[in-house]
Amino acid sequence: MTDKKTILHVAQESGVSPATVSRVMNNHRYVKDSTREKVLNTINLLEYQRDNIAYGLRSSKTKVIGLIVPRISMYFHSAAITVIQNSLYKNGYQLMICQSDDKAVMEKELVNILQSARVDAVIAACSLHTTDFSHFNILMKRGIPVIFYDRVPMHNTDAILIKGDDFNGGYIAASYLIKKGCKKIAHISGPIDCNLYKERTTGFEKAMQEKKLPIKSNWVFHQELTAENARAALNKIFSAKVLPDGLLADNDTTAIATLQFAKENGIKVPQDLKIVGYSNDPRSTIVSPSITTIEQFPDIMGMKVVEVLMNILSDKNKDIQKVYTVAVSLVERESA
Amino acid sequence: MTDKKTILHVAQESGVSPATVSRVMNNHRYVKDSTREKVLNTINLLEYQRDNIAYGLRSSKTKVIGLIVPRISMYFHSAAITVIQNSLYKNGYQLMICQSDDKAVMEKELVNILQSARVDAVIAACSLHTTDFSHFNILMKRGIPVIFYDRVPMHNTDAILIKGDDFNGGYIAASYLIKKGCKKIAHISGPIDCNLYKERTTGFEKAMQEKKLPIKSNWVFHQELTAENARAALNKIFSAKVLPDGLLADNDTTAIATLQFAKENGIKVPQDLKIVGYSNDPRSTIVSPSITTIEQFPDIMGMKVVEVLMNILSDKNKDIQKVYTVAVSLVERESA
DNA sequence: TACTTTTATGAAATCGTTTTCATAAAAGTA
DNA sequence: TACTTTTATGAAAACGATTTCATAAAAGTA
Repeated sequence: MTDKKTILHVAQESGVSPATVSRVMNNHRYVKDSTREKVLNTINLLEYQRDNIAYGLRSSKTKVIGLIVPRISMYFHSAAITVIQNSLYKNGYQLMICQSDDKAVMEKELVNILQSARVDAVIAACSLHTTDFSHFNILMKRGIPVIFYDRVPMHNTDAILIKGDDFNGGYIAASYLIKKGCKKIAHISGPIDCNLYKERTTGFEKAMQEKKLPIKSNWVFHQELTAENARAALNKIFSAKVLPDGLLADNDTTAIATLQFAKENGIKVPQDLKIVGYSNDPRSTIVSPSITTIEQFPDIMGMKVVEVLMNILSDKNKDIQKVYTVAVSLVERESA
Repeated sequence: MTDKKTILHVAQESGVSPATVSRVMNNHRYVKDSTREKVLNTINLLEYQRDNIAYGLRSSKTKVIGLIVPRISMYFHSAAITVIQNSLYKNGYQLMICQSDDKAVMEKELVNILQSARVDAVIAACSLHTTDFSHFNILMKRGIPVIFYDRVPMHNTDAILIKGDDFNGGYIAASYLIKKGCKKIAHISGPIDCNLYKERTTGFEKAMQEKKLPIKSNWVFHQELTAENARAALNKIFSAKVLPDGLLADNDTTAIATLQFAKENGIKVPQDLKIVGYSNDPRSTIVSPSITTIEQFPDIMGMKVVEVLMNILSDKNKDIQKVYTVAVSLVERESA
């Protein structure tokens, strides 16, 4: 069992003090070139690696960022996480990924854990039913920056928000359906106390109103966007006399469930029913007909998150914009 | 900005020494009940939380486990990770998730990072083209346990291996195709230097030989299992005069790509061509026809990983089994 | 030359815990 | 009672880095 090399070993081996080794490690300017080289050599020789725990304790910078997401298996998040992770890595940071499983209680717990792990900052996409965000305030009171993305708090927060343009997403999705000739459009959306669905709904309504189309309240659903919930909603919608000719699904799981439902019930897509989904989940391309959906550019959002975060941590720009919006766009496929 | 509470504050507030507070935190047995209660009270009162960095430095246990996977977006891994994370959490551990992006170089780098972060152990599913595993030896030399799962080293390693029963997976998949009447079966597999594909191939061959069916070498492919590669292979296979009536795809991405190819080329599935995939990716249920595939039980594997790991870390059982195999099973659907 | 400023280094304090050692009180035991 | 053992606590030394302070050498400047 090889023993661990410390700064002391390096110091001894190169005949300098630990302080000097530390200076070399942090490329402090007051180190003679010859000394630096000598130390660097022994560092290589001994394969010395800084102990990040000791570093963290002393410098109170762990170079670790905490990330809280509902579930890493959601396409949007796994895509965003990958970009965030790579981009942080380039800046010398590690990521500690945590899943809230869409539970507010768990989310609260994770905040404590990350605090206790002394992360330098926290990036979070909120759980679906989080309406009280005070646990995040604890972090900010401790001086730990918090950046929300995608699912963000709707009210009174000092944190940075990086959001998709959900209003526009709802708007262009509905507009597209209308353009394609739909007059009776249903909308299966998520809980209205979540910013995403609130805004998509507003966008949807705007488009409908612009074209003077009626919004039937029993064609609008606000519920967790699972396949089961989608089926339940569709059963209600299609058991009535008058049927919709278009449907906006606020995620692709719902859109796919709708497709399945249509197939089972002999509803032709897109002839009888046009469907637009949301997220551009890879699954939306493999079903038949493939699903027209809204691309959210998780990679752009991820990049933005890190860009803003690095800005905050660099301590330079103290006057940082609070809210950023990432554009969305419609991906035309066969379902509409 | 609220200031951080330390063990010293708690000690002062409850009129004991820091040592005693530490004893309470670690429920050491030599603490008077009355003292314990007093301290516990102030801990609650001050909302004291142990600083895990300081804890880690002193105790050289960070309670953090490092995890290396090719990509968190792969269904099998995201499912396994979730189970591992939850299960570790119940045992008081955190997870540091890293993605190698299937690159050996990156994997090596991650090992260093995790070492420097002083993780208590490393769980790894290897990158596709890793054949040299010496970077993991460094960890083991330092006394950091390493557990491989799913993609594991094939030769000389002292690490614990937790594998799916890939031989049997290949065997039952091929046997099923044969049972369904296939006589000319193609096999699109992954790189043969990866244990998964090596074993699935052996299983496939065993089933074929048992039934005295010929294995055509130009119907067997060993390549990275992407949709593009699948198309290329299929083009070759189906440009010949004699066509296969069955195809074993070593992941569901390939199976789905095959389905698409069949649709485009007027090949009827399952009438003309029967397909069996591998992984039971959720995508395999939403395509039409849905895909018959091999379930790998990522949750069972994840549980096993943690169970074995906790065993190692508890230091009790030193005589630990080296290799564990998790059973697989065939999920019958429409494609075969 | 005789100052001041800059460069270069080491000793020692520090970060917030845990743990060893010492010691005293309490509890057993003969 | 007079020991030994167990229980309970605090002081101080770790853990492995960074950083402040002091100081000496080198370089500028008048």
